Amino acid sequence: MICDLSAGAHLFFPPVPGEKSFLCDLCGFAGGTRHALTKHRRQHTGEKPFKCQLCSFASTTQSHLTRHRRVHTGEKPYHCPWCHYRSNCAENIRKHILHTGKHEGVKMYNCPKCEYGTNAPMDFRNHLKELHPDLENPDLAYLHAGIVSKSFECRLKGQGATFVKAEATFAAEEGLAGPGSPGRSGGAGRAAVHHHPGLR
DNA sequence: CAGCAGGGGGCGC
DNA sequence: CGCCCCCTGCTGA
Ligand SMILES: [Zn+2]
Ligand SMILES: [Zn+2]
Ligand SMILES: [Zn+2]
Ligand SMILES: [Zn+2]
Repeated sequence: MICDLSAGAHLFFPPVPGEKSFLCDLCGFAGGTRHALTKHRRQHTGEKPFKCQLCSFASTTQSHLTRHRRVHTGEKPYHCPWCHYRSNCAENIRKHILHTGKHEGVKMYNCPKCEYGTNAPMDFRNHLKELHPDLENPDLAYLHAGIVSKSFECRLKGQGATFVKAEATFAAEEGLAGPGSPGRSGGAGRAAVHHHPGLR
């Protein structure tokens, strides 16, 4: 729908690095790499090679199948660092920390140039674009909150903070008490904890 | 809110 | 290319 590339010109990709030159001729999807386009093409072909043995679920990637299988096994390898909430997939932990108000003191997206902190990725991206136009890579900076928390250990990427199971004192409290660790705030990875994260 | 699935992207082999 | 991570939408209690 973008342009009429069906004439055959799309067969020859111009050597433009940095541009999303891999276009899907069916829906106009622009992928940055050929691998992304290959995975995207699977959606149009309906190719779902990974099937669940216990139900009729089928997925295009094994990662999603592995995630789905936990709903049958009941395995909950992910857990919230600040409460006893556990889940079978990391996305629930993400929602639990980011979108809910249960741990209001926790801000997963913290601006490296000011004291702004939020839990909404879009708000953080808008903050970088509007209030810090000098930053030229807000599209990349707003990504990667680093929520993935495995069963025993929960690491917050980009931050030195490491959360261990049944750990009473969090390393992130250092970010509150002693913010003298500017560190490499190259993104949104570091979490800031204000007030009491677990007590509300 | 919690649970679950869909889809894009990055990285290392 | 396989694997993992990240963000989002939908649904039901
Ligand atoms: Zn397409
Ligand atoms: Zn199943
Ligand atoms: Zn929690
Ligand atoms: Zn800022």
